[in-house]
Amino acid sequence: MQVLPKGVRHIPGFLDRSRQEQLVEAIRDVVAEAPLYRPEMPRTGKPLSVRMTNCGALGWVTDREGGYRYQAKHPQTGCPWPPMPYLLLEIWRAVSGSDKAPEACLVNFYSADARMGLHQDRDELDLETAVVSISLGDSCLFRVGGKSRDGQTMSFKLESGDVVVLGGEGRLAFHGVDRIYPNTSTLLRNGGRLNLTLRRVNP
DNA sequence: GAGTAACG
DNA sequence: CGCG
Repeated sequence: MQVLPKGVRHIPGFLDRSRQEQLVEAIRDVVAEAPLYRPEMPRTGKPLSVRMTNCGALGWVTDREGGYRYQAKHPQTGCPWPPMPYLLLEIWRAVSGSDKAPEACLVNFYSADARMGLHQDRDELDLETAVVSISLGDSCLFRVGGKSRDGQTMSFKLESGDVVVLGGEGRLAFHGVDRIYPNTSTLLRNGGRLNLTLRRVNP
């Protein structure tokens, strides 16, 4: 019987179908204004398999020259990120345990062959407030471990409407996406998986 | 560095 | 070959 690492909370089915549809509609608007693009690894410039955009005051970006960082504008359009949809603020309020509003929502789109290697969310100045992650569309195999890269990890499936909270001891847990299960959801017409990650950046 | 590959 |  395997147990989630301390501070990692998985809430299956947190969003019902109609909430999920509302969220997809809101993200459609975000993407229309701030198009998905493919970020690059620092130094090597190797593109990630995941496509990204953001909403909220700040967005997480990475490229060859600048590395991982938060900035207020879309790297390609130069425009400020679109505002965060109200539904995301509601979800944050319900599960984050924080009184402050989230400053950033990273939108990750996974096609069937996209992956995300094991990593920590540690580019925020605020490393105490929880990180909230929302899954929409196709299921994935999610992996999570502890604060050290070489520690023990475990994996479990995330489905559309699930929420994961990395808080307290889990805030700096290594995590990643091993695989996408194609055609496991009808939420997104063209398939794939959307992950929305809400974060506080400044203390 | 959120990358890959390889190994058991 | 897939999984960890």
